[in-house]
Amino acid sequence: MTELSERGETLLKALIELYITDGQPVGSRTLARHADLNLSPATVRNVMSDLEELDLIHAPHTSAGRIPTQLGYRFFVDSLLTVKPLSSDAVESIQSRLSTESDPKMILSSASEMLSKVTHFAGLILIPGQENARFRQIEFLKLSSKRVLTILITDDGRVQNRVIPTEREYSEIELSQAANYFNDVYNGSSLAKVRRNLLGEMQTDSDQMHNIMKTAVTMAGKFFDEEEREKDDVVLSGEENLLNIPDLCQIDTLQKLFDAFKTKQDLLDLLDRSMRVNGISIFIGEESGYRALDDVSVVAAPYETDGSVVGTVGVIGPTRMDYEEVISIVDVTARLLSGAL
Amino acid sequence: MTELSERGETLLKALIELYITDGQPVGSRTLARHADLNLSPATVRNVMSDLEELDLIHAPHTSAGRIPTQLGYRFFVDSLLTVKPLSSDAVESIQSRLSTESDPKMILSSASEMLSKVTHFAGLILIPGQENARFRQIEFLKLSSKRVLTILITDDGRVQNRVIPTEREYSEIELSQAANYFNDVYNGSSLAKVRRNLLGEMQTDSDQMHNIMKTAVTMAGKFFDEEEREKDDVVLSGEENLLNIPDLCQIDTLQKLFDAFKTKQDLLDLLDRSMRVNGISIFIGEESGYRALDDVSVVAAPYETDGSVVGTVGVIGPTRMDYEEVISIVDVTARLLSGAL
DNA sequence: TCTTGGCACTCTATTGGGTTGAGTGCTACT
DNA sequence: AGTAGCACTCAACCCAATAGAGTGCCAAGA
Repeated sequence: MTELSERGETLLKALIELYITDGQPVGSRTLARHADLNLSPATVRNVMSDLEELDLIHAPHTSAGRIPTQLGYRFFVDSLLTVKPLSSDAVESIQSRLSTESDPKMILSSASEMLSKVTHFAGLILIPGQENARFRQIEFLKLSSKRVLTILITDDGRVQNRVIPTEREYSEIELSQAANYFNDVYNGSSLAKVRRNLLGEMQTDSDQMHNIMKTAVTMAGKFFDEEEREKDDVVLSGEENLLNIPDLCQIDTLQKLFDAFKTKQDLLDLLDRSMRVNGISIFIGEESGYRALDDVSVVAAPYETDGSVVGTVGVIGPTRMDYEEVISIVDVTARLLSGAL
Repeated sequence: MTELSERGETLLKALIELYITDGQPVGSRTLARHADLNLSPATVRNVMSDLEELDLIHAPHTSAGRIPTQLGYRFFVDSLLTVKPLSSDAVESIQSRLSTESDPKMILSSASEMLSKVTHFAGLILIPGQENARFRQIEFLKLSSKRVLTILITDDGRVQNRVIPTEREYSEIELSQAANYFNDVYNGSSLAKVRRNLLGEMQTDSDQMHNIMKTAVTMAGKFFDEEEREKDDVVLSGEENLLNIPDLCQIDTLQKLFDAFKTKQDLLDLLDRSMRVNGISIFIGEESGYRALDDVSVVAAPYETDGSVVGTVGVIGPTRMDYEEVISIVDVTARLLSGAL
């Protein structure tokens, strides 16, 4: 028996649904009563035995019911799920919660927050990296003798600033000329291009450049140097919801999780991976590969602006979550978000 | 017996110290053995009875030892504490951890992080409000027809930006002229003054002003309008440390706490209060007045730049914390921080 | 061959009684 | 005042018994 009968699938589906709602191991009697197959508990037991053989369910101990394994959940979301579209009420509710903001960055973080409120789990969103954005303006401001405040403004209205320590002292005039030069040259270019050119110019013999240009390249080079996807690109909301999920009551599990929430690196990697995939990604328990996420599941969907994928929204909750519902919610959110941007 | 004998104080002190280190209710025998008073357990019992009468300690149940009450802790920190100065090693360690950064904002958040690492509790810091800062530059950038990105730069190197929806469309030229006007007028003024003047100008008959000025006042007015102490002014670190403190293992306690960590409003109020007080503030349990903080204590000390208090650093941990140590650490941190800025 | 009822078995969770140990409060003695 | 002694209380632990849920297997029936 390496294949799964249709009846097996039906029962597995029923079992998982029961377990998801109750959180209790499901026994043969309960399952028999609940599935519409008109089977006796004994028969159900036989089928359950098969399912256990296939590692789709397992019993925590001899005289308990069965609970889904990770593989079971995986099979469930892959093949058994009945994707029920959200009620239009729910969709509208999400829609309205999303459209309270007009500032794009606010829309994004409110999406994450909305997800956490609606699902009662944690919401998360990977906000668009800046590579797609276009250069608008850069400013170099002298703070003290060897510290320069650099401000980069992109046409999507985002502002990044960083204090850069310099080797020598620059005068205010030098800095403002350099900024002007830079603004003239790169106005409207994509940041990806700016970065590329900058890299090239930093390697060419600097004697060839006049001073202003040299200053501009040096300063901007330092600024772009550290630019990578980072902490701030992931917005998390409603982490505290996870505290009163009975499945996650173990302190050390939570500790691992919140540690990961602090650094966000793992989340970032995961969302980044799911951005490259078409459609919804679901990581169940250890599937994600990050220890901190061993006991939770992540449902994520990419969203777009102007027809190209720029980020991901998702939900992070217990492995025992109502996948059907969460998937719908995340899916709709991603769509509405794409529309709103 | 409404007064406390010297012996009572000694025993209370010993009891609290024992309880702080062990976390176990302290019985008469243990206390007798541990205090250097050469008293029999029976005598100690009598004294403990007095202490209980005064509501300084109480027994969780008949046949258990005693634990300090909130009042007991309060008396302890007010009168009994032997403030042991930190070892110079510890001071240097803190010093070195603080001086890895040069950017002021980074110094502040690293201070909070350092506190959480050193104490194994949560660190928090109220960063300087901007009222003290001096105006350096403002920029109005047109994002779309009725949305203007406003950027304010202060001379402490902080950059604030906000997208402002406008009633009518402004041209780029209008906006840049307005910014220039504003920059000329207020260059070097304190933000408090800027705000004051702005308020005045917004009330004078706007017919008296020429257009550029009107635009400037309108835009900046909207920007400064929303300016208040807010979420971002409190930086929290190491919240996750609180997860494995046995005293705080109750999920709903943690839930309340993390809820407060999200909004930060209560923390902000508390730190703001402690900023107005001279020296170190200690809020034990319910003393703070915020439900979320009922089960924790907060130790906070104000820090200064240029001789005037601008913010507060602190630690938030279980009521049963080593106050002597935490107080020293917070105190030193505040001092070193003042020095580093 | 598939399904089913029956039955013995296993394991958890709960209950209640008994015991232990820590600690108290009181009293009488020094 | 300080102390020793003693009776008392209470949580914590252990143990055995029990109830309940559920399983696995077998043999009979469709």
